[in-house]
Amino acid sequence: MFRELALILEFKEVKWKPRAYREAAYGVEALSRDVEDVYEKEGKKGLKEIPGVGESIADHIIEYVKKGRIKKFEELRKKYPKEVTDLVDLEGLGPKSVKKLIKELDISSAKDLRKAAKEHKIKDIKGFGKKTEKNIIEALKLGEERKERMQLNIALDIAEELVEYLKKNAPLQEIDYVGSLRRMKETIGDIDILVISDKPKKVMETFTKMDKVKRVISKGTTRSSVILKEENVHVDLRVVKKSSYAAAMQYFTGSKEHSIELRKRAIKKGYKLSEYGLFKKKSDRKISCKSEKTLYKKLDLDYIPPEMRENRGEIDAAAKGKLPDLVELDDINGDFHMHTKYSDGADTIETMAKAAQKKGYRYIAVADHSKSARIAGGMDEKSIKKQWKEIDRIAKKHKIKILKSAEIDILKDGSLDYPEEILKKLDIVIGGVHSNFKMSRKKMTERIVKALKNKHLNILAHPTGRLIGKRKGYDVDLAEIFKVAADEGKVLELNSQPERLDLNGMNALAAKKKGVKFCISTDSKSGDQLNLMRYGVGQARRGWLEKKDVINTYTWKKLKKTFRLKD
DNA sequence: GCCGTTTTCGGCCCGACTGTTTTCAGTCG
Repeated sequence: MFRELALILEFKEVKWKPRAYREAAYGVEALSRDVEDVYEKEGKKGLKEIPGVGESIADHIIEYVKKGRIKKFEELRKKYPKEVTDLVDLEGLGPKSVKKLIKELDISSAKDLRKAAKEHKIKDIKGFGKKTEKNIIEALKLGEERKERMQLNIALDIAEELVEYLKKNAPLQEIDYVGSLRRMKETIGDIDILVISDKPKKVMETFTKMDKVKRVISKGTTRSSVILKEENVHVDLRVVKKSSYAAAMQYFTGSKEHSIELRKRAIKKGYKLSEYGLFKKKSDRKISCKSEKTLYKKLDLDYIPPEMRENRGEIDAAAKGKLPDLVELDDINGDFHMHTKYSDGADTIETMAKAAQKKGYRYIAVADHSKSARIAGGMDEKSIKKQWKEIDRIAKKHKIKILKSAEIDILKDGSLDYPEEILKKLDIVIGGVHSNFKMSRKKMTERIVKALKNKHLNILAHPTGRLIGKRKGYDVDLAEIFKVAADEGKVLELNSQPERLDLNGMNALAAKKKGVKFCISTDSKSGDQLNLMRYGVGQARRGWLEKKDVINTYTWKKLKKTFRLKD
């Protein structure tokens, strides 16, 4: 609501309010608890401790907690309906232009705007012109076909291909993808690429003339933007000189909020920070920074890994030398969640075991679906016993430890989908919700809590159940789930499937603060998919997780002890 | 509207590109 309020305020004369409301929105969003909870336990004083929240915004929050609405927001909304404020989402249009269009042509929706543009009424407004009119028509068209944010893996594939192409075809010294991709955000809005080159013009020429390009939005010597045919994805390319590399990497990696904090810190220390470098404020002399590491060091900060750069307290932690030592892909020693031909996987147990061994893993757990998951070909009791025999047989042939597991449905009443007799024979019991997603918050929470309290359950799979772009997570009290998981010593999964990434970084951080342990799993449906681990690790890093927080970094010896397993 | 080892008042990140302008406002990231 604050973010929408900020946008509406852009239309008014007040200059700094939009920013204030945005910062408050960010502050509230970054909380690991509900704002209602803050007010109930700590009152207005507690609210004002949220970054960006002061006297007046605290009052708005109180009003919201008590009445479920904010009067100021509703009044302004009447004056500027969503249909109008949404127009700023069009490429090239901002609040100032939209405001003018409302005033001059009485525009109140995208429909009105299209009509006005087609009737050539826009080009005669002062400050607008022929080209602007044409751009508005194109922006409207683009707006219709514009996609939601992309899945991380899709964006990464496109970015890696672009990087390879430019490496081969343009005169450059360095090239990296930056932005939210480098931060491994769950979804990607657009792709940012940074290039070091002495011949920026040629690089830009090559870039904007690629076959993949559908439309060139802008083209300069340091920055160009295009839209690709594939996915209608927006790609920004920046070219800087070698001496600006570190500052440019930092700046273009963002996040915006992180970079702004960093710039503020630079100012306090008598510097000025831009994408071109770190400068002494007085003399304007450039401070040489060869790497991002030195750049952070000049600001008296430890190096902050890209995944953490979201202005969620990492700058403070870096200043105090208290950054976590993040888990790395190389730390992973096994994978607890994979499917085989016994349910909805494409490969055999042996193929999976070999693929895992090739990755250097010490152990895996085979976790096919339980019997209720009929669509996924869940195993009945007979089938799982047959699988155990096969596991025993294959385990003898290979060095890697193969654990008997199953991804067991947490049924509507919170019970598990196998009888005691099966549960107690499994090495690792994974539980997950796969049906009846639309229960009330209270009932869903009770359902999962009951499963967590089941003595046989070890791991809760994909705790929120969301599928990016397809399904929101089920309505559940996550704070309660995290608390129970911590109390019961149960492990929460970070599912690496790009459409799941569940838990995501933010939730993982909230759970970590409660003392929960995690496992990063691929939920693989084939041997190839074991490679999805990088996405799960990315989320774990975004959630500040360390090696010690993640059980599938354990050695076999330690794992054996943790789960009381036999050799 | 928020915030403070430059400030309780006066600041609020900074630079590139475009289009419409004859020097700059608006938008974007």
